[in-house]
Amino acid sequence: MAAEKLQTSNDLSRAVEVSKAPAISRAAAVLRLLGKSDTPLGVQGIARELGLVPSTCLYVLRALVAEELVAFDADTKRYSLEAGVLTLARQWLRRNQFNDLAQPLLDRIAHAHDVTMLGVQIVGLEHMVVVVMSQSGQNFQLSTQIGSRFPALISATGRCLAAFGNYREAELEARFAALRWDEPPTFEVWQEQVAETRQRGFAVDAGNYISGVTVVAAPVWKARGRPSHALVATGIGSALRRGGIDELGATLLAAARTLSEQMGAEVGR
Amino acid sequence: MAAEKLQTSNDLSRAVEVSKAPAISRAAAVLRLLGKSDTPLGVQGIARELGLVPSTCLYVLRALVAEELVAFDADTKRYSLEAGVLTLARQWLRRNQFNDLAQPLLDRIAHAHDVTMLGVQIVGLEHMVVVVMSQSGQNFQLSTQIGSRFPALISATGRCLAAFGNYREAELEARFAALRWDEPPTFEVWQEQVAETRQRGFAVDAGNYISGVTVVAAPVWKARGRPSHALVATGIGSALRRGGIDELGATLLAAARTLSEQMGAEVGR
DNA sequence: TCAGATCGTTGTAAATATTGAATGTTGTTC
DNA sequence: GAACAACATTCAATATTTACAACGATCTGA
Repeated sequence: MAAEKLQTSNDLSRAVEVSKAPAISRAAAVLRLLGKSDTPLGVQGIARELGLVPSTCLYVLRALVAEELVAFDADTKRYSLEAGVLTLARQWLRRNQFNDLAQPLLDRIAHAHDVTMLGVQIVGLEHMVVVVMSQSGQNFQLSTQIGSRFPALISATGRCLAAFGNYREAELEARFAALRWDEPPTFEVWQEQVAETRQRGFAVDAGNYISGVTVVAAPVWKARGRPSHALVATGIGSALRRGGIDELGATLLAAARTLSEQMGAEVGR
Repeated sequence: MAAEKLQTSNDLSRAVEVSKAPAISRAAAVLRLLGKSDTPLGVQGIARELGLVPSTCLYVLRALVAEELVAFDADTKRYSLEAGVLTLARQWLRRNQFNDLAQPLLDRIAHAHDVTMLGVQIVGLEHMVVVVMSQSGQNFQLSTQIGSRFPALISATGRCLAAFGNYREAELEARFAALRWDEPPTFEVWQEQVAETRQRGFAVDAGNYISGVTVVAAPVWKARGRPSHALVATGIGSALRRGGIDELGATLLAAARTLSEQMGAEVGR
């Protein structure tokens, strides 16, 4: 916890140092902190957590309140996220073709294979964000939701990115070292799996990321270069037999190729 | 269009002038502009639209890109919203008790009366934001979605806020004058309807806001004072007979009271 | 293909936002 | 109930960011 605080604090001060608009980095950090917190926070608490000067923190908060991105309870003097963030999210969703195209495909696969399907977007070469989801009725709910963020190289999706992202091995290894798994593979084993992914076109994570949960993923391209999205299937390991995984992977791969074509067509590939 | 630009520009410059963190106001304006736009925008276009200096605009955009709130297409040099806004929205949704409590009620009413149900949050005394929604299967989709923003005094919800918000008449009249309706009522007629709303506990908008669409709304309180939310039913006018509206209103009112109690309990009213 | 123009981007005075201490306020403990 | 402590908030000095003009890159139209 203390380590994470330090981490956050370091990231923020680095961002503030480099940027020519540090107030924005601070504002974003405040928004994320308020999002993470389970309860509304006071000025001092926020300032302490982020390593900010209280007065600066106050001005940041006031600006965010004025923009309706942060709610202020005048009685308790506490701050929390405001519904304005919903409006932005809706606007993003409104004209994101990946969502519209992926949703029916995910629904179909989720139903046919009784798995939870996710569509993720690879953002900033650091993270991926879940942007579409489809649950099969029977499955109990896995703990991901739209908007969830994951490190870019984790689980099956990570193997896809490693396989098709054209990263240098040194960079991959550095980022790999920072990942948290339930049952971490060694870097060598992971590299083999990445190579296999490159060959087969889809990736499998058999309980590494979360014990007992099998994850299958196939990459989607919006344009040439690095994959921009991925289709992900997650299911309880015991429910996915060995043969079923290959079939599921083939299905994912076909859907991912369809999507890549549909999205690439728009940019005139 | 030009008028709106001027409006936006004026709002922004006012916000920048007053605030001690103008970069944040600019950032929020950029995010909203990118959200409104149907296509990605360039630096100059954004700067021109918001009345910013291009170089400042560039720094703002770079900071937002670093925070993963804005996406940058290196080929076209265009900016658009990024999936990071989804993450914030999810965090807001995660611990918003109104959503969890309202969803089943809305589902039930939508199904029973064949209407589209909305839960809205009143934010900043200026706007309301749709935060929950439930569509009855048969209804064709009305053009509201989660995250949509409306002026606080519009339609049936507006009559609720006017009835129970304790505003001074002068302020109501000023804000009323700024509203856009399909078939605007006169201020006097509207005041009568507000008085009736105060008496009955729920409000009706019979085609004023959108021609042919009837809207019924009942206020929800999180604490004493102004209502914090509202339950809203919308349906094609012809499908809602006169008697049905009263019954629907009574149902809404009962649900709103239940919700108010459940939400008020938490704050120890 | 070339010219023109628009656009994105970089350096440098001046305006100003950030800082740290001081003030008033609220909640808590004895 | 009083003193304390933590808190939110304000204020003046200064390090920083903002704005303007110039640069190089890119696109458009002939």
